[in-house]
Amino acid sequence: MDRATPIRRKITLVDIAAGCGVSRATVSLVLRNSPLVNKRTRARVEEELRKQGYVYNRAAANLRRQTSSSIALVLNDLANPFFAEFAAGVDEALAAAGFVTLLGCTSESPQREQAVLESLIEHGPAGIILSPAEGSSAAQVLAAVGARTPVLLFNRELGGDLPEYAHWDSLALDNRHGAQLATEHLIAQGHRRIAFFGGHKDSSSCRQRHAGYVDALQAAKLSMAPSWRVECAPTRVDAAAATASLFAAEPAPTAVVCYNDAVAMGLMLGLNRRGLRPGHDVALTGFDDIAEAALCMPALTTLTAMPRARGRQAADMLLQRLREPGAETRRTIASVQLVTRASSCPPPSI
Amino acid sequence: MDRATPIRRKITLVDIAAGCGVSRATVSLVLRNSPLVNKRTRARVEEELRKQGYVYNRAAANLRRQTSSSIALVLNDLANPFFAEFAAGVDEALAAAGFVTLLGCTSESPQREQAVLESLIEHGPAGIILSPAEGSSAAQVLAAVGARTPVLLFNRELGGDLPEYAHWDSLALDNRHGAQLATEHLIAQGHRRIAFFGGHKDSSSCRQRHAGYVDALQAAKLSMAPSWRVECAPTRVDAAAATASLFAAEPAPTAVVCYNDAVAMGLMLGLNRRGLRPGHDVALTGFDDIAEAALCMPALTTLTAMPRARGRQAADMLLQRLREPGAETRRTIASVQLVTRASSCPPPSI
DNA sequence: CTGAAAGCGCTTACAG
DNA sequence: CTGAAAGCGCTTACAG
Repeated sequence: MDRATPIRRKITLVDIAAGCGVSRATVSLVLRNSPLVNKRTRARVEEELRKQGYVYNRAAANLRRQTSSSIALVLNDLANPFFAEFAAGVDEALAAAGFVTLLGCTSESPQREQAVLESLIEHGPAGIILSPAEGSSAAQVLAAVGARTPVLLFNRELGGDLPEYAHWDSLALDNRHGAQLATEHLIAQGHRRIAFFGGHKDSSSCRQRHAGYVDALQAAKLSMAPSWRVECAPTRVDAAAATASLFAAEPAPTAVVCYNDAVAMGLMLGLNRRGLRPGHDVALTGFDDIAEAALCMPALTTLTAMPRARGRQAADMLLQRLREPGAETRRTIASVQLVTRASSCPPPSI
Repeated sequence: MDRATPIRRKITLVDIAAGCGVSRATVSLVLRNSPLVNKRTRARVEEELRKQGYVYNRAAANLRRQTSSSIALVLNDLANPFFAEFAAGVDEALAAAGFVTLLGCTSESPQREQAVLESLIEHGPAGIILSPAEGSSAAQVLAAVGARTPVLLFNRELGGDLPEYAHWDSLALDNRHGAQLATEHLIAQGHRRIAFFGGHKDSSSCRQRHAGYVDALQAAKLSMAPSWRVECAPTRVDAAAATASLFAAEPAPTAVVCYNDAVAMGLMLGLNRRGLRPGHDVALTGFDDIAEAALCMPALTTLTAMPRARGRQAADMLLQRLREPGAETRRTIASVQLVTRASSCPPPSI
């Protein structure tokens, strides 16, 4: 290319300094808004910066200052609306604090997680927000990121124990209390035969939600039938397919506490196929309050985790940790709230 | 803290070199897998790297080599499932190519977009994938990112013209042809009174989809009534509220081409409220094929844009541009495909 | 208030 | 095959 284009070589401090006859140091002071610089000198330098279209090289500054202006965010899957909202909240809070978000996705694979963490850590993030892949272990994550970079664990626990020196904060949902609220609500509607549907027993959040369900039933002295506990993957498709198991034995439940909203929507589909009207013949509740929950037919009673707010909260916790590296480990449990909608009707009066 | 913790000062090349009695240069050659290094020296160095828990400082390497290993991804809103999927595809392809994704969200605001771009560009990304905020202009974006960093525009056009020297590639959906396919499908089902519902005329994608709808009607020599073009924000809530306008004048449409899936689902809600059964009394189609499209009742006939594949494609286009900075500008239009489901029934035989 | 000099952690010709 | 030296773009004591 021989014709002039504005794609010149990169403008640096040296160019600006030369352009207005001061030293690099002075330009640097202007950039960092130091009060030491003479007002008129500052004005001259600022004019030159604009004129030459200078772009600050933050990586160079970070190298010299031994600082970092990025935070890594490692999630399983952005296609899950819950995590997409969470990521939006994280990015929002980080941007407000002057940090940039480095994204990494693991697709629920501990091996990918390992690789993603190893790659991200080389970019020197000030901290890491990690929602662990299922089956990922503390030892593995620690090997990938070392003990120098603060980690905030979101939503899940890591397998195995962390060594004492690595005090990683965590933010989780109050799964147990949430499921208890949903179950109590169904009981208050008059239901006595209540099932727990979906999820896998080896998932910690599923165990916690099931425990909350049991809490509520026991407090109300209600009993459970074995056929009222059906496991399935937390997806609509699997839940729809597993619906039959709920009605395999007598007596059938009149209400169902679902592991999450996706499962609840799959169950609605499964009920429709059996000629049962959800929110009419069978009451049900979800968990997460994804966007569809308010819009499906019938609208789904569920628990709001407010993922965007959780994202902001996670970012704030990590930023706080950066400010006080020595502070005690925090394990925050975010409360969830019941949203009552049409799907949790009173029992059919048969 | 007086007790020893593994949070020592950072290990650098100097530590490794000292640890095994070679120079920094040799360690660097080992790290970069140079064939110049003696096999036994390499083994010794690698052992030392492992022993000391060395972490490569890619920022320092990038500074020295004048390279970059990051790409910025700037979107309106990660809470939109279409963009969340797109982002997942971008990250997947970038990670495979050894790049890390810098995330930025603009919330549809040109001012935020400006600020986000200015912040991201300081981190020196090798390129930028930008889905412009509505109303953002070429001049504005160019001012923020300069002409040195390649930009790939996704999904929308920028207002105003780009100067010649900035040849930015673009990837967009074939909105016009997609809407034409949907309309032709409804015509083939026997519909003759077909409305176009939702979106705003100042959105380029809406104009394109409307044009495709008109193409199909004109080719079939069908006429349009003014009340069959209703504008509303591309959200469920607004679409539900705007439903009445479609039936304000006689004759009412028997089928509706919706701007997108969200609008189509809002219309379903609005129809239900009026006692009209969607996919029975009124046929309708969407656009995007979001996850709910297959699962709502009735399932929605729509156009798949395959956002994850589009994300991979966008990333690949940008990576290609990095390889050939001088290549001609590419304006790729990704085709979309019709997915036929229950919502696009034949007309009521009244 | 401004400038000369050293250094952040790496890479890369260039000698040897 | 290995090492000494310069330099990427910035910042920061330290003189003056």
